[in-house]
Amino acid sequence: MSAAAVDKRRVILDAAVRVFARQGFHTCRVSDIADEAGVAYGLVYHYFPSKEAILDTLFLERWDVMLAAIAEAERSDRPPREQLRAIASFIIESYRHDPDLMKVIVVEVTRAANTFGRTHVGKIMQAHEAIGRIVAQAQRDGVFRSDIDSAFAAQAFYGLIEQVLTHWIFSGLPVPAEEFEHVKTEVVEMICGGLGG
Amino acid sequence: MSAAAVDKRRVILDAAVRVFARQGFHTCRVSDIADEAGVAYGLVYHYFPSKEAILDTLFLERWDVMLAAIAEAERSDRPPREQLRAIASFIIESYRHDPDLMKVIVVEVTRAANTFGRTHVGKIMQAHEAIGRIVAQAQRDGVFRSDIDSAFAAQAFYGLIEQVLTHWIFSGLPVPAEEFEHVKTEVVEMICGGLGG
Amino acid sequence: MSAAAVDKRRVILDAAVRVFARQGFHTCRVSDIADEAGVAYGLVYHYFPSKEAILDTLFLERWDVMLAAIAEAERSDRPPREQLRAIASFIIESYRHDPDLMKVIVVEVTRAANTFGRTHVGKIMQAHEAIGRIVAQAQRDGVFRSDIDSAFAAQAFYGLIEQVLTHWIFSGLPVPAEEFEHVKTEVVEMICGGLGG
Amino acid sequence: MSAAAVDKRRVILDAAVRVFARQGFHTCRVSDIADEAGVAYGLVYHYFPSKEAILDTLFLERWDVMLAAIAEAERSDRPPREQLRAIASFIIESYRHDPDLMKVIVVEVTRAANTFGRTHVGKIMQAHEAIGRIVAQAQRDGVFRSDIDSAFAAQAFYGLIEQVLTHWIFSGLPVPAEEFEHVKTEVVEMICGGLGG
DNA sequence: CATGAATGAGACTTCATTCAT
DNA sequence: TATGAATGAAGTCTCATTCAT
Repeated sequence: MSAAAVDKRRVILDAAVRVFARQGFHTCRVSDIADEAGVAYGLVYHYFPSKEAILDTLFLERWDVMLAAIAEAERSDRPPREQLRAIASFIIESYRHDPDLMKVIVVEVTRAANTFGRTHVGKIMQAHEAIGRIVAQAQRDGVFRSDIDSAFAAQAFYGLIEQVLTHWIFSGLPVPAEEFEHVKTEVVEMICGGLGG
Repeated sequence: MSAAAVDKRRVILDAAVRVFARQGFHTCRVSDIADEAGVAYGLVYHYFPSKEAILDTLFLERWDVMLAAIAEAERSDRPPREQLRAIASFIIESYRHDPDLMKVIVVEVTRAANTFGRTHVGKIMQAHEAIGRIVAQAQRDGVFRSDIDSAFAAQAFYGLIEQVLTHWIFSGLPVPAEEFEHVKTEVVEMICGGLGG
Repeated sequence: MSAAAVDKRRVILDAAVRVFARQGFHTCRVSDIADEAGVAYGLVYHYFPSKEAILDTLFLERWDVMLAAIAEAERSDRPPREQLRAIASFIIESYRHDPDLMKVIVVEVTRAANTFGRTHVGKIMQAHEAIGRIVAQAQRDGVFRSDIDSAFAAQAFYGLIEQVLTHWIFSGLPVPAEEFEHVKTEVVEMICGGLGG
Repeated sequence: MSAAAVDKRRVILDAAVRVFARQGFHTCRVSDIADEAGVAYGLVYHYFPSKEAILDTLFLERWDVMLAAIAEAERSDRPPREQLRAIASFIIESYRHDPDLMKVIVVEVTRAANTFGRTHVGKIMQAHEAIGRIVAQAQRDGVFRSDIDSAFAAQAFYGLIEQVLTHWIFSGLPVPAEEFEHVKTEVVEMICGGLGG
């Protein structure tokens, strides 16, 4: 109970992130998580009712933080371009800080339309909707063009970022530090400025 | 052996599409595919060495058609905006024609970084690269702005389309006919024109 | 498919009888049944959805035969004393013919008020009720005394037989052939004649 | 250590009665008992070496009281019919006073030929034997007929009472007060007088 | 080609018991 | 005494794959 005592629940969650990222949710075993965490098999079930609940917990913990970040960007009265940049920046920093966790969230949840994506579709949509509201407001303010549906624009924005993360995930390589900053700029430039032509 | 005889291999593949789309690759059983196809359990193994091979076949069949379509767009000497529209149109028409198949490809392969995505990463990248070459050529021709990396632009383009498909997939509803056409236009408009701001 | 082919489902059921009788339902493992039957583990689940379903099947198979025998006794127009003797005889012969099966039915089902007894209470009651009807009819006919509740008399009759079986089961020894016949007589004598006093 | 202090061991035993009665010995968990008792998980193991030991304790506590009651009936010089009635009365009153405890003893021990019944078969038989001695003595005194084996008569007597309890247990309903008295009479009437016919 | 019974490794989950505090 | 986290063996069930017919 001392402050120094390790929080085994946290240890298990962190181990699960590494294992899910490395092997994937469906391909790993609960014993892999226990081994990675350095705890006994049964302790995983002392803290979580099932393997699925571990992934749910990881997703919800992080996604709620992201929803808060998006909400904060939405509330701020900065120009819409900077609001979008703040969101892109938050997601990309999340990846920089813990690529395994973001890999798990993207690969095992937000893109898993048959399993966890379906479970958490409401939460996922909340993010899209908030982004869409930022776009819609900018359209009403005459800052963004109005002939593109705001929900569609939100899909473009979020889809681009997720594709970037997917690219990094597939590469399997550490991302150079400067690329993170560069991509933030390019995301906004792409969405707001377009390619021309 | 007669020409009129049903091609059981094809029947199995088509059944697998429906089953994978409905239940997901990891959650369905080989017997589900056999049942859906109306064939005996063991016959699946007469035509395919494993459950994975069925998905591989489905993916490669369709992806090669798509690579050909992209190559054709690349070869044509139409303006880059129209080349991109042709590609977007092809993918969206693919979904319109067989949403289950596209769902399987997107959900179970191109977004499955731990399993089939890894297996087919080379094929997947070929599409991105071809799109990137179209962008790069347009940049050399001065049609597209050059301060955005062509590979990044390709991610934006492909990521947007995949996000649109994902949205349709998650919705679980049939897409209104007019939306298909509308989206083709919006994709190109979004990528080329941007939102402004 | 030939007539000579062993019916593996039957083999598994028969093996389960021996294993349940020897080790008890809760204490045996499905693998024990498979081993006893000489089949692979998974085959048990090819024929039965669960371990419980095996016991259910064994019980229902036998109990339905017994209900038929009781119904036949009830339908006959022999004196009630002989009707009761026919029923006692049938149950005791069932034990003589396959003591393991009767042990399983008595120990794991009809006396298991928290598990299978509850599941099959309806079927079990059908037997008691049929016996009660025989007694009630005899009371209406003035053959049996009427100041004892017919349902209570049925409990006495069935409870006595089950107690005899339980005694044999607990003893763990083979029952001498002559004891079977003797007991049939004593059961009826006890129920109809009483001890006196 | 004060006299007013609750006896936690007793609290655990009483809780175990309720849990065993409700869920059955095999289907309940030790933590269920701890929860029902309102004590910590590990405390159960402070007082009892195992889950089985709890049931053993419950059974032996009560069964020894019953053996004493039977012995007292046996020692008394009342007519055998009244001796039997005293025993029936004791068992039925035991059920009236604590139906959960009697349910546990009957269902989990005296009828569990593969598990606890086997463990306690000696104790169980002592009861049957004592009843048999009462019958045998009555036969020697010429009060009971002698052509029925005394051990068999004991089985009939005890089997009838246990069947009545089983019936009440299966019904799951509270037993009307007058039924207790009525049954005591009917048991003796049935065993001594029989149905006639 | 076609069938579906047969195989058995493997995974999740449960839970009695131990033990550090 | 009292707590409840920690342990890990054991068991049920699943299902991809094989194979005899």
